Amino acid sequence: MTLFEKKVLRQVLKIPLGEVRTYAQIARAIGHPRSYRAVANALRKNPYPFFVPCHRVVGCGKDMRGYALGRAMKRDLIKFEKKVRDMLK
DNA sequence: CAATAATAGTCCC
DNA sequence: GGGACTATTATTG
Repeated sequence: MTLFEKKVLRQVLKIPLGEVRTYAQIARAIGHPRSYRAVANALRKNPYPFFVPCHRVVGCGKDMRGYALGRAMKRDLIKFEKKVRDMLK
């Protein structure tokens, strides 16, 4: 677990419920504007996919590129969180 | 729209 | 250390 990965995980944890962020945004937020690939690499080897909500991280244009537990699962999770957010609104 | 180059970090040898 | 890998992105035809 490198410092870079830690920064990525922390940043991902700060994403509000139902919100999504792009890999580029994450990379920029941790001070590595051109490391979106490394971000993806870190999330890929994510030890705890449910506690570090990598399903809130999407590609550009809010497209889902990949997910350790399957894109279908990711899509459902995002949908679910959006629903929860609307419910709490 | 499809193919490709660029780029930054980590992993495996 | 060098080369390959990646859940990307931007560019070119």
